Amino acid sequence: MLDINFIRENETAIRRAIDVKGVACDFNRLLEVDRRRRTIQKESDAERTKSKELSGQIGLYKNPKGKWYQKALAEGRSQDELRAEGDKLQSESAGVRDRIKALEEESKSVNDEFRALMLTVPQVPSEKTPLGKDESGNVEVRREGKPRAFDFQPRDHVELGKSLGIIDIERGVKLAGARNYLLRGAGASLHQAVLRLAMDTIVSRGFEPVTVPVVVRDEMMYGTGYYPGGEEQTYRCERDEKSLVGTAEVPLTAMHADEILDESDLPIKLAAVSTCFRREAGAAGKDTHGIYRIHYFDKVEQVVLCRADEAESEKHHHEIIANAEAVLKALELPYRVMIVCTGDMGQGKVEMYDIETWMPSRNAYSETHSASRLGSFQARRLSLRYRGPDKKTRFCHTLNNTVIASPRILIPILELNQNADGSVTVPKALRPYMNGMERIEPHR
RNA sequence: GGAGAGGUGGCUGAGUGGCUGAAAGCAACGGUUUGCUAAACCGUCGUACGGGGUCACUCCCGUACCGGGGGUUCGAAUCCCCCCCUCUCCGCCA
Repeated sequence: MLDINFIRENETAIRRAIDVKGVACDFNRLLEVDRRRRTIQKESDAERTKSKELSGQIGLYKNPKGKWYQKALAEGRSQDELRAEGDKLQSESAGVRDRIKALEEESKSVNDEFRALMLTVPQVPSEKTPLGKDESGNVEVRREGKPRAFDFQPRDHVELGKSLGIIDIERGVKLAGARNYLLRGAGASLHQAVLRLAMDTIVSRGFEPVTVPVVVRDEMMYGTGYYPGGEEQTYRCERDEKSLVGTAEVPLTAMHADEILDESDLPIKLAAVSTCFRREAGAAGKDTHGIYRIHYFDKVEQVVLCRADEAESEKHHHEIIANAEAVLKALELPYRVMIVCTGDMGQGKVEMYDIETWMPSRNAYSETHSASRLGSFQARRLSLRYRGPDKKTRFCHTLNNTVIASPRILIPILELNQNADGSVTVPKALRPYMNGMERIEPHR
């Protein structure tokens, strides 16, 4: 959500953002509703003032214990007289009350519509952001490492997972339907090792480790910008009005919602590992092979809450990308960094980078990380503020990035470290987390 | 899940229909005093929206908000209903 004052003053920029992001937002209607909303408030404030004045008067006439009433008696006015005066004012007041009621009713519907429209206004993308309609408009920023050239016919992670007995898709499907899986033995250990490496790395870089609930109130989904719009992608517990999170970004970003932090507390840097749940509705037939696109996975996520300052926000953005890269480098995986274009970046984002890791079976760099800075977009929805030395409250800026998401990252790890004999060499950085295991051997 | 108690400003806590946007204390901030620190004293000290003023900040006015939403009333922190949350006891349970 943006500041309505900012919106009013930057009409052109907003209209452009709606256009380049391809967002559905009835901007003209918003401006119209905003005007109406302010008119109503003015009118209703005036009526309320009147009503308050009258009520105050009536109170004097109707409160025999009051000082004014006592004084009036002492001045020789009779109780009947005072009661009659009070009754007269009271009937006058009833008319005012009716007008207020009518205004309130309209105000309610106008404000509901206003809020709903406000949720659809997109954040203005940064100047660096390339224009583009979809994924194909993303631009490569840099590349690290080289895809491996095999001197034998490499297998893909599904084959490897099966022959090594570490990925069991059939039973995952039996248990939970399509896009489910189990990791077993060294596969489960490898998964845990990756998460622990990521967690250790991020904590060593000054992030506070946190555990988070993965079922959250719907309002946190709205607050972080996943609702409205993302309902189809989310497993939702209808009767509790709660949702399973698709990322720990939601609880981490929302944990300070409705708070006014002290500027000296910022930046707040948080990291959590959580299971992530995604319905993948609308992705039918897409990435169906293996464990690339699945209904549940684990992810270490990093979140930064910082001061409302573009330069500082940008600095943290680079930092969280560097954090993710540090893990990929430790894992010796080839990857490239992409800046995501306007059409692919999402409504709330100012700037977004994806990291894509080389996956031999896909013969492509494929998304493994996503780093966003959202300005005050989420903070406004969440009412996440801080107070500076000047005593003014401001909305924080929020940022987030993947540190590692597994098992997707196991795809390149397994495929790139495979050997001609069908075994997989465990990356050095993971061995300490796997009781020193150096190789995963096929078992028969 | 059952029974009871309760949710008031950064915190503690008063307030059971009008004079309460809210006592008092603490904390915080500004100042006076002081060689310094402490203490003492004076002052400031919630948020949001709308309006006014200003180059801009400070500022001024109005309205709303005492967990959230409805209701009763001329008038609600105070009465009624629903929901959420916390605590205690019981039950169940990793």
